[in-house]
Amino acid sequence: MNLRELSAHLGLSQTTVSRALNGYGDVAPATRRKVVEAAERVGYRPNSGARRLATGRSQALGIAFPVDRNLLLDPHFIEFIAGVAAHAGEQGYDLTVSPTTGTEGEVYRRFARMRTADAVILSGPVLEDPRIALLRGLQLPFVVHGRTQTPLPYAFVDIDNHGAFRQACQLLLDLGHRRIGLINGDESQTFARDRRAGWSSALMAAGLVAATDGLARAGAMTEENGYRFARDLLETSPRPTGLICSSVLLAFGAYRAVRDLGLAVGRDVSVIGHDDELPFLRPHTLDPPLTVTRSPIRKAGERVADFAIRLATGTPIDRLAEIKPVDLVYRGSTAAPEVR
Amino acid sequence: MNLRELSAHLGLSQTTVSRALNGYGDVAPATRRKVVEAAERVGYRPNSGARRLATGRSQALGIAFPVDRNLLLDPHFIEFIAGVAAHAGEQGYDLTVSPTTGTEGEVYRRFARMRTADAVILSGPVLEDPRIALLRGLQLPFVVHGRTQTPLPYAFVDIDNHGAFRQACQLLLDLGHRRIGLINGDESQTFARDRRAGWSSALMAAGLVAATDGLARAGAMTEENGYRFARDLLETSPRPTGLICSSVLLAFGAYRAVRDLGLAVGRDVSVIGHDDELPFLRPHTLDPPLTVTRSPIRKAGERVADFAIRLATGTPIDRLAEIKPVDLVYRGSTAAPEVR
DNA sequence: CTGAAAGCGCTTACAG
DNA sequence: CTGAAAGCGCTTACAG
Repeated sequence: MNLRELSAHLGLSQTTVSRALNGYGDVAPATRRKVVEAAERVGYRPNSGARRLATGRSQALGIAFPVDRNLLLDPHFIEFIAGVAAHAGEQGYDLTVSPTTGTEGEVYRRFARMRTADAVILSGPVLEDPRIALLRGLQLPFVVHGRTQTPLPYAFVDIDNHGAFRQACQLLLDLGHRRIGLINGDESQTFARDRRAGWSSALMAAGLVAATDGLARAGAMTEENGYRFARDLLETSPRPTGLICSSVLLAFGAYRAVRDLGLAVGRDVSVIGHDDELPFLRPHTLDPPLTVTRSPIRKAGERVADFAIRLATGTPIDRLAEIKPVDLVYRGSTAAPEVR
Repeated sequence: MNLRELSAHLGLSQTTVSRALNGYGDVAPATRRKVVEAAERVGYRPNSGARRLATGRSQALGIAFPVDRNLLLDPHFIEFIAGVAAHAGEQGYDLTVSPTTGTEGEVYRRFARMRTADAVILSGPVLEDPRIALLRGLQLPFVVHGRTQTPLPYAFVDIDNHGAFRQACQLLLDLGHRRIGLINGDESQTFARDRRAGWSSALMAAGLVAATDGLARAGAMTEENGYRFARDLLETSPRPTGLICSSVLLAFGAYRAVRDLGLAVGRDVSVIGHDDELPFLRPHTLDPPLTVTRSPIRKAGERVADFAIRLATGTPIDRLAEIKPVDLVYRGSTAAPEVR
């Protein structure tokens, strides 16, 4: 059933039916009711291609999906996408994921030229991110999940990575720890840089200027790396008594390393992780339960979708910037260090 | 730049340019070359909405993305999607993910009515899956990742779950194990049923008819459940000496349970897991390295996309059925049981 | 081998 | 408050 048939069926013009369905003002209430009800009954859906052609808008959000780099192909990314999809769906938007191998430029160009997305979502920003300039050049509205150092204005949703890791480090300092290692994500990405800066700023403020030397490791946030990095750090001398990890997966590996060295988490080594609230890896199920900085990445996805839709419908960029605070949840993996 | 402008620029009709670009036969080679080259140079992309409207096809594959149920929102799903997206991209198809809360019927109806996907991908099939009949009714081509018991014909890509788990169980039997537990995924899903059937058929064939009683656990494939189920099984008496897990994540939890009970994987308890080749959780990095049945879920995604595109372009359903064999990779987590 | 023209199903000025 | 009509940018019989 298309618009012409529906209109004929109702004895109205396509114009009126279209306006009634799209919520325009200039329609008699009774007419509107009749139209909406009939559309509902026969299950009418506008042909997306036709609407797209007529309006120039696709009612879809776009996201580049890196299929070769492992960078984003991790559980954090899907949880983020789930949030995007959930909010987009509520607003009647689809999500078009375009696979990319290598450069994302091609994908964005396609989105722009084919008008296949009204706004795109940019994930995993690095410090100097060329995608910002590219997207601006293409006139394609976009929202960044995270931030970059690029001076150009752009819409973004981020969490307070710096504050969170400063606070986590401060907690360990307050407990009496003095050697505190950092097990970070890939530091070409901004979030990881911010976290490192937060960690080191707490140490500096405590007068432990040299305490950052050699006590940080960074790489993909896998269990394997968590193990490797933790093991590496714990074998330095004097041994760190605290470890701060950029993900629960890394913390997971760190736990394993601590155990393998015959030590105990909580007693010998305090561990804090950053919890994105991935549904299949819950920090409170670890033994001992993991102290975390916490911010649901899924909520971030929802917010990014919200921003993207607003951007596509005319909200100015400068109103679309948000830095969410991060909770610190204290559990059994942190304690005062043993006096030696 | 649109088709009209490009044609004018070339001094040709839209008809000829369109045909040249779409690879039709009736175009002089020289003309085609000129057209293709010009399109390339100016970066011409057909407007997707217009093409969609004119052809009735969207050049997109659809997939329902469950945003509330955790069922599919796990790392296996993203790895699968990555495969789908990769292959679709190569073929010039987009992937439209439509978020669903609750029933997927609504999403499929939308795909069908809006013509927003040429074929859809059905994930996580259960034994009696109403989605099969629904999609057939909507005349929307679809490919199932896995199988159902529904007697209706449908295109699918599956792995030999039954054979894999029979073989895994047989390996443990051959090593001398007699009490072999199963830690399975959610048994409302077909893959989990098939795996259980494979496991029990090996036991039955070995004359151990009663050996399946009480030795199976099933649920979401999380580390947490792996721990819980393994712990539960290992506390039965006599203690099982072998455990077969439906995912590396479950095996991960099982390792933790074994350790917590003061036992050692390999020596006291042999463990086998099913490896979907998730990039962030590699079975050979466990200690001891995990023996696995292995089949990359990403490849399955690529194959499903391949089938979906073929289906959308006219290949008959009955040619689109595939059951991939599964490798068994022997590592240190399996050994003969200690004589007691 | 090439082109003029109809048509896909919407939206939206414009007229009444 | 409603409708006739143009137009969005393609594809594709059809004619030549």
